[in-house]
Amino acid sequence: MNVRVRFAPSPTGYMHVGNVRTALFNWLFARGQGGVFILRIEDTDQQRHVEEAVEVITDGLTWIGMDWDEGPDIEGPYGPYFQSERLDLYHEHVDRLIADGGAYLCYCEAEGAAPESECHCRERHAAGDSLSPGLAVRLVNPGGRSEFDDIVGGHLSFENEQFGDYILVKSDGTPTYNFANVVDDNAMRVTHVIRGDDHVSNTPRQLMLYEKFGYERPKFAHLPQILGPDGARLSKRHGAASLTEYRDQGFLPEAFMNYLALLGWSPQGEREFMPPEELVAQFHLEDVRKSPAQFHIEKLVSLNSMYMETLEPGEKRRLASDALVKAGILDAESLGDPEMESYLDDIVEALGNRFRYGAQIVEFGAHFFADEVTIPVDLASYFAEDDVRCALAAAAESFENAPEWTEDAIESIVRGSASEAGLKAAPLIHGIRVALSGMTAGPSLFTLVRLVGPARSADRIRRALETFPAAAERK
RNA sequence: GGCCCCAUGGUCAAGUGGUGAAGACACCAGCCUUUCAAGCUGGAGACCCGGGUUCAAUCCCCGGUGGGGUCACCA
Repeated sequence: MNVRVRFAPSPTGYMHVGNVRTALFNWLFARGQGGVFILRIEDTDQQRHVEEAVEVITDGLTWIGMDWDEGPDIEGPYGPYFQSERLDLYHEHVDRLIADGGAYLCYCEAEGAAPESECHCRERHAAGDSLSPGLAVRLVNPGGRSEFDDIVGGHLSFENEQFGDYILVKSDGTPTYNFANVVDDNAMRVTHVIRGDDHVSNTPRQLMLYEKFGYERPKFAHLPQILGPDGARLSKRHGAASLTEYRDQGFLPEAFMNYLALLGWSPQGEREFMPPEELVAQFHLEDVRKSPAQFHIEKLVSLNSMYMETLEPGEKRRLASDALVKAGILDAESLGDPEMESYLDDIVEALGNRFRYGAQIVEFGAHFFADEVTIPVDLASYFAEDDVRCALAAAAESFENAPEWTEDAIESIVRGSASEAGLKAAPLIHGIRVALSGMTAGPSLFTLVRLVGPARSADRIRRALETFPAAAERK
């Protein structure tokens, strides 16, 4: 039997990381099995589907590298792929159920019955009833138990009665999730339902429907939740629960996919750096853990830096410039400039593996694009000693008058200035670094000076000297 | 509260009725270096608790505790 799975988000205009992971496991499974991956938009509730919200989903999937075989933009044999366009199918199904006595009309809402009061509409069921405008439809709960073997969760069993005669079709004529889901999964020949484990208790509800329709039930795999760093279910309140935030931060899609795959699933071997093809090859639903996992960005960052090392210089530059533009540090127009491009290449090269994801260029490299830097006051001590100040001033002057501007030349200026002042090179080097970048860490000092340039370097050194007067001059 | 699920270092996560209980990220220390990062070397750190079953339980069973999910005319 050919594997067919679906990712069925509702168009909220927001790609939750947990949903992305659900999509990923569906995709990995489908690709690994040579199956079909369907994208279905569950927009029964929103009166009309907002095109933009669908784009958020398709853009997100595409960015991370997932493709689908059937979906809103790719017609397949079982479309349409918007639930809002499948109303006839649902109505046809519900009428069949009503006719069979498997469902009945509910007049509560229409007659303004108190919401808390029990529904007795089941007793009003009459032969010949059919779906009618303004009336909701409820399932006749068959009682008994619903059981199934979840690929991840193992054997699960529920008392049907606890779900009552739940609503199948709302009084506005739209189907509820549990109903539409069963109809569509069956109609679309879905073989495996892979979804978040917040749906486990929906499964018995749906199973009752499969029974009533006499449909073959798909296999189920319920994925454990993704938790935030505090152990609570990952949500917007954690700040970074949306896919777009990671894209905006300049993370690489392969790294993000890799990290997400490792959340709740682990490969057989010890290798964790796994590009998409390898994930597809190794992924097995059976290896998915039952327990929820916390999303910690550190490991994502670490994986991302591994992927960064596989990038071409130009790609890294692109990542850097995107982040700089986003941060308002660079004008988009200046990007085409070949001089700027090579400057960016130089900076990225200098930063090396310190540059672990796009947005870090702003953190570590903003000073390369600034007119002046602000030095944190707690670094004032770098400018406290008289001999250092003296060497700093000398170096500044030599920078301006340097006949050539190579790292070797810079190095000899720096070392020369230090020894003339009777200093070791280190304190001078540290002072210059702080003056130029406002930081104590970074690339080789000589590279730093070279990139900042003679005039700016001299200027920043003098400014630092002014900002932080010598210890003796302070009262 | 009812129902369902989960429980190995800070996090991810292997694993077994008898183990020195993997590995990764993070962390600490040393080396290296002009700083940081990287690299190398070393280090600290875990089987939720209580009962059983067993010659032996992290692993099996029961209970508890803790966490999560779900109880809509939302999905």
